Amino acid sequence: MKKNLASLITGVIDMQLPPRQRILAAARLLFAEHGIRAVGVESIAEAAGSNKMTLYRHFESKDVLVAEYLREIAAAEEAFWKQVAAAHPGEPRAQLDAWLDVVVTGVGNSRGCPLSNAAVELSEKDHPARVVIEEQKQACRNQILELCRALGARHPELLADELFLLIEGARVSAQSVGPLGPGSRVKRMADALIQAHTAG
Amino acid sequence: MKKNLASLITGVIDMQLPPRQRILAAARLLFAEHGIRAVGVESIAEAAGSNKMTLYRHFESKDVLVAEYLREIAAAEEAFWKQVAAAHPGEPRAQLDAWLDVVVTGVGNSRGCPLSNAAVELSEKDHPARVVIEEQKQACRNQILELCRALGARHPELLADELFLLIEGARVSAQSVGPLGPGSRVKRMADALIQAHTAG
DNA sequence: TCCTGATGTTACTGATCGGTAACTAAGAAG
DNA sequence: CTTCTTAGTTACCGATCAGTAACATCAGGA
Repeated sequence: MKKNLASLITGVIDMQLPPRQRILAAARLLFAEHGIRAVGVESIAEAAGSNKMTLYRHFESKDVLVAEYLREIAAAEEAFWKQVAAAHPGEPRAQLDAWLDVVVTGVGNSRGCPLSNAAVELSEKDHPARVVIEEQKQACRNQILELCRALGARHPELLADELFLLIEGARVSAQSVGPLGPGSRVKRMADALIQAHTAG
Repeated sequence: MKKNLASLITGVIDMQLPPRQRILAAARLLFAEHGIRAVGVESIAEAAGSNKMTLYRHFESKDVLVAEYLREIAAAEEAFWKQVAAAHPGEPRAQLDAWLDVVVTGVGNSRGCPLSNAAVELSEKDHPARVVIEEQKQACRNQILELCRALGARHPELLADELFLLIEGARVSAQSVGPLGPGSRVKRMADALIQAHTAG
């Protein structure tokens, strides 16, 4: 069963890439779909068209592979914000909307935020992934806060936290009440929150 | 190491209780602290001052033990709402506040919502716990919605979803950004949301 | 051509997992 | 005292896990 899933995924991965990148790509797909603790290193190596030995030549343990996997996601997020800022310079509302659009789209078909999920799965307080998670979440909140300030919100910290928690809640609750639940109305709620903080 | 944790917890459990209840109590403590997948049935039995055989005489598998554990939590939630309704009859705002108080207090020292965490940890779509999780989350949202209606909110569904997602976000983000993050300002945010939906 | 380094392959370790069999201890009921 | 039920004990099963050793392959560079 796991072999089937792994080989199905293998087709999605570019075999011309060096093994380290293939392994990270496989980890991304498998961790996102099944969770971190549910996926063994062997499945990852196999899905990457590689093997356990090569995996351990590039990552000293599963834990640091997990941390690296999350670091890649955090980097992608950061890149996304930069791209959005470049696409809508000086337009904080448009930047926020672009972010909300992406998140709302993701809520429907994904299994929530990989960072938040990892924080739930990895209860060990000294896991190397925890620092990555905390940094990314802080960075995300700061990004939103900055946009809320640029927006001229009356209480930018409060609005930023409201938006941040709204999104965090939408992504986690998609897994418990389904993507058709409250998460599907996030955009309208966010609009209302921003409106309440900036109107008149 | 696990033995130490288990025996420390053993002291908290009333050994006069029948084994089934002791096992559920131990499961509650261990699952909440370390997560479901991180805790083996043997640790649970041991922490309950019992053993694996007795555990399997009362629960046909770990999965149904998990489901039962979550069902207990859902029942406690339901009981809480009833108690709150009895304490503040005809006062929806007071009932909401009582709920918010309890949740906010819990955000500080807990590892988030056990139901939501379970939904993250148990990626199998047919896990017996999933139906329990969905039902409880639906019930919670309906409860909030009912109170928002009684409150005379202009858009009760929207306000209910905002509050629901706010709480879900606060509980999950406490594990990634710490309890001092946005979660600590939930009460103020909720006040603002309710105000925006009921003022003038 | 030879050498070197990165890969792939196979097989293994030791630990832990969920789950079970067989037996014993204890208490309540008749 | 006997009987029946429940609980505890020990030992085990097969599977899977993270991680490693030893060896084969194959590229590219000198």
